[in-house]
Amino acid sequence: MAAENDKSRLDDAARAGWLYFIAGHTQDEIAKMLQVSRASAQRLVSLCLAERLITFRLEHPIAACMELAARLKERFELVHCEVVPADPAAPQAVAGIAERCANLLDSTLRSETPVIVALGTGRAVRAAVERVTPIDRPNHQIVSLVGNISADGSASFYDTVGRLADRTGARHYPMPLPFLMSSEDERNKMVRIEPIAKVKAVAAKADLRLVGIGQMDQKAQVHIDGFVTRDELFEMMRLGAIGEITGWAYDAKGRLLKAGTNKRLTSIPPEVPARTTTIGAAVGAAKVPAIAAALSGGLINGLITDEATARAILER
Amino acid sequence: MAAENDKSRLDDAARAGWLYFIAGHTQDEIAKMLQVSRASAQRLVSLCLAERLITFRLEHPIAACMELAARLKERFELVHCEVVPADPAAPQAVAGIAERCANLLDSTLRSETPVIVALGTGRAVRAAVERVTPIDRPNHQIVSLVGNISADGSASFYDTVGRLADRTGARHYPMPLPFLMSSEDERNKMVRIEPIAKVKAVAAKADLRLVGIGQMDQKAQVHIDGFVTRDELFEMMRLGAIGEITGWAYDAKGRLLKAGTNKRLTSIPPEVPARTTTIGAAVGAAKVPAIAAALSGGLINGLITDEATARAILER
DNA sequence: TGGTTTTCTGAGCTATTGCTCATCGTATGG
DNA sequence: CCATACGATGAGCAATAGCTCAGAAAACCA
Repeated sequence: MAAENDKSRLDDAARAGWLYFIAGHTQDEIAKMLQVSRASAQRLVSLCLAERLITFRLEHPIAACMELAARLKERFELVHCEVVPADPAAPQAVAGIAERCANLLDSTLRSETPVIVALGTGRAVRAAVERVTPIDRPNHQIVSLVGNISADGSASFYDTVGRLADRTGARHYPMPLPFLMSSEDERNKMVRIEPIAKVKAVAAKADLRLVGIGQMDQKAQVHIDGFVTRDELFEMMRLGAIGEITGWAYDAKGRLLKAGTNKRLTSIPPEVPARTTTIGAAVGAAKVPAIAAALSGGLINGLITDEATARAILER
Repeated sequence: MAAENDKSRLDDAARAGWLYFIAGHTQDEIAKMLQVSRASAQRLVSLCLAERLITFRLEHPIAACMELAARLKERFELVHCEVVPADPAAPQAVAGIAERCANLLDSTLRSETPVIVALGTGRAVRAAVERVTPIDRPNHQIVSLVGNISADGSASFYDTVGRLADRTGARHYPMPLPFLMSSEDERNKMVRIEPIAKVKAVAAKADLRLVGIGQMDQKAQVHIDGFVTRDELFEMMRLGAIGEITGWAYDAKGRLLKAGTNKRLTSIPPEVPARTTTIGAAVGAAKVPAIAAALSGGLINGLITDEATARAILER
């Protein structure tokens, strides 16, 4: 039986991982203990890592990062800020902040009293939900801030809300709408229909919003993912768009634009200034202006980023 | 200033640990990033570990088992200890530990050089031999530690030794004696006769002893199986018996009693303290005092049990 | 200041690990 | 029932990590 096999394989992987990382044995010793070849023991250890059966947690506050976080927190009056060590080899690496986001989600979801978590877009957010520790919390609610139907009508794009719900057993509210409607009128009509109004109502009560921050340039994720066309993107850039959060474009001062795609956008609009905990997650030099603007405009009141990005934001 | 140095050194250690474990770089890469030699990078990673700046968390039920096993092993100086996940649906289920016992037998018997395996009583031991993988090892020897003739003179009770011999083609030595003789004198006479002395001699050279552990209460297996009468059981309890291994009753400190049925018992007595690998297999809340006593008294130097039982033993 | 001790560093060796490739066994499907 | 393909396995090799040792730098003491 496949499931049985998988289970015992994961069991062995966990054993191997424990013996390797916690007990400190060599893979050769582990191989003998578990009666497998050394190669298999190595595979089990890798599997343990790949399946995230084991997680690493850095207990030590790295002074430099702590200081950057403190400065960001003070300067932009944030309720939450984390700065992870930069990885010079891969400045765009989302792994570090995803880990911290997952941690944040973990600790939020661990609560026994029901909580509502709202999720936006972004690679970091996606990577974060993958790393959330499974936990049974059927009374929590997970709600999407953005429509989950792409331009071509498929609902295929990465289902963050669903994934997180899988891991927690929480009720979830994806938003069954296209990212953009064809006109402002139509948008206004759609957001009033019952199921959408329901999602909106839940989102309004969210205890935590975790959102990615996108820059508005030729490499804008909203364009790469096919949610906005090249022309729409250029139009928004002409209108002064420098960044977007859940699709809502804003200018260099963090003011939401009242034109272009924003008028046809179905995403739930950000509170301005953010009152509920709204945490932006983003790294990379290209995103610095977008992040800084979002912070200035109060679109977010929390930030998870890396050392290099944090430094760049503060140096502007 | 030393503190400053230490601090920045720990900082670097944390950074190195982060880059190594979380970002997944090699120490060589880290060395270049931090502008130190590879050797120093290695030292920083070690330091990070040594100072517990980074911790590993294994998100798997097995983790708890591994830890319990390690604690039992240390606390009672065991040569072997395995803890299987408890089955909440069937706390008495012997299946899990039987599987592990079978595994242990498998790996012992796989050896090409002749080995001697001695078997005691117990449901787990019986279930284990049923699960041993058949293998042809005619030069091994399987020997029984207990008489295989019950009170009524039949040799019907479960023939562990024979079953295991069937599966391995090994020579086997059942012990053709009643469990209890009618008097101490008679016992002393019987154990000196040739066939029995032979069994005893083989057992003395056993490489592995696998024994069940029985509690001495109203539900004692030795009584249920009809080897000791209610009166005999009560007498032993009065004398302080809390558990038995191959019929040998011992008190709460794991000391063999020198009275009652122990004087008429034909079973081969345990070494105290155990020198050859002597593994106890038992689960269940009722057996906790018996197991703990056997461990304390050194009647066994190995244990296979389940999570709940392991926890209970350690919490005493 | 000069000697002494201690700590740190890097070179180089050995053990350990990760990976590739060929093989084997087994499940799947015609 | 056989053919095919898929995944698992072990051997062997290249990369990586851990360790020891000798020398250098720093700290300490008289």
